[in-house]
Amino acid sequence: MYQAFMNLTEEKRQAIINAALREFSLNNYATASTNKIVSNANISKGILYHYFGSKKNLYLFLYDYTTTKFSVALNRQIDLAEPDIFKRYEQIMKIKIDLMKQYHALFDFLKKAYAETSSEVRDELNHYNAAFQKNAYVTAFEGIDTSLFRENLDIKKAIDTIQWVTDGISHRYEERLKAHVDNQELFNELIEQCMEEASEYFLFLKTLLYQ
Amino acid sequence: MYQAFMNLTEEKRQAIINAALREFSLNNYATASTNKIVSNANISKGILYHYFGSKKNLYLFLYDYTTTKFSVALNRQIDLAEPDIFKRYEQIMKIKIDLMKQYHALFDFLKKAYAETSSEVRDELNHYNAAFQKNAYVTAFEGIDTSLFRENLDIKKAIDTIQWVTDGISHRYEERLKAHVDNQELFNELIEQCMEEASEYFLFLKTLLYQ
DNA sequence: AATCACATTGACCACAGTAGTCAATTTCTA
DNA sequence: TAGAAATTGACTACTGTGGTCAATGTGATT
Repeated sequence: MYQAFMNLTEEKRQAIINAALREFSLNNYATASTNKIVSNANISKGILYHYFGSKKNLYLFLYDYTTTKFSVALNRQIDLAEPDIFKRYEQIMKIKIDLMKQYHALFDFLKKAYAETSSEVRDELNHYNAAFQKNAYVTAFEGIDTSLFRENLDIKKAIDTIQWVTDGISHRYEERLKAHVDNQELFNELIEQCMEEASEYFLFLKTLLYQ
Repeated sequence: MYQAFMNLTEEKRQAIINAALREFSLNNYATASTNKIVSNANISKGILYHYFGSKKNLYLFLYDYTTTKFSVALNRQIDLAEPDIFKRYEQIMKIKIDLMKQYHALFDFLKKAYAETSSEVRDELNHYNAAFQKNAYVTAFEGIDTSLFRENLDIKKAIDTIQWVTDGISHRYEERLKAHVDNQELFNELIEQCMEEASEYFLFLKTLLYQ
């Protein structure tokens, strides 16, 4: 599938993928512009349609590509022997960050795809989605040891809280990261800061939630 | 300002405001369509431009209107004598919910406006924004008693955590609320559920964070 | 009843931007 | 050197845009 595109050099392929992910993460499917994608990727209109045939194919390719990338990374790098939920969260953050270094807009794209309503692609998206969600995120939290929590603690609420604090920190850095996608040094520095801040909050939560 | 519009009956004025808020909360400034607004508000194109003169004026009017509504509601209804941060959060949630009953898309609109980048309106937005943020949200947390927290607790982290848990719960209900904006009964039931869930999580956090 | 000011309509316009095409050109391969 | 494959970008038919304006409706005042 998409042989011609896959035969491209890694560099060129990534430029195209990143331009497309960016456009589809800033706009919904209907208003995203293939003209802008080719302009940002420095390729011609014709060649994009030579590779993908249609806007719809391009979009579905991107969805498949990103969910697969994420899912494979999770399956490969998550250490299921690690029972501490905080360390597991740190692993997940690490995986996400590594992917974002290559594909800045990957998770913005997936977030947007999750909310996509265009009838042109909604059905296919749901089809992929079911498989993706089952496969990836469930296994990412397999084998967590809940006995590490204080006794009589509402574990569901505790886990929700950890999730929401993680979200909050990510959110806090999202804007700044977006503003510096082209300055690799600053970008990496911000990521370092983000991970450190997460560690501090995890330590804070650990003293509250663990025995 | 906008005299003719303000002389309308409350009902008609609200229908127009709600149609516009909805359109601007689903799309950014550039892609939001005045045609869709007039169609959803059941008014003619001409009269909208008679009231507001331009899309830009309409947008800035909405921003001014919503920030003022929110800010006035906060100032009137927040009880600054209440030192418990959890009760203060419950007050704020109550205020937001009351506003959402009238203007479903109000906070979605403000969120979108916060992220708006169109050069056509960005400057004016910043101008309003500075005044709004100073006025409203700062006073909403005035006079919180931090001595209620456990000793040696990192208070900044504690407050962040409370904020993020609140966000998390709101987020959890957002989608479902959006899906039932036209079924008032179900809408109110969901709001009830949301408030109750928030109470439970606050109780959970209180046992962790308070003396 | 006649007048007049204002509210309201919606067909209409010039324009901007769209997804997709294809003849022409360049580049690669053998 | 020939032929295949990659690549270009001007082009098209089309959709939808913000905004206008002559025409009509409405309600109050004389």
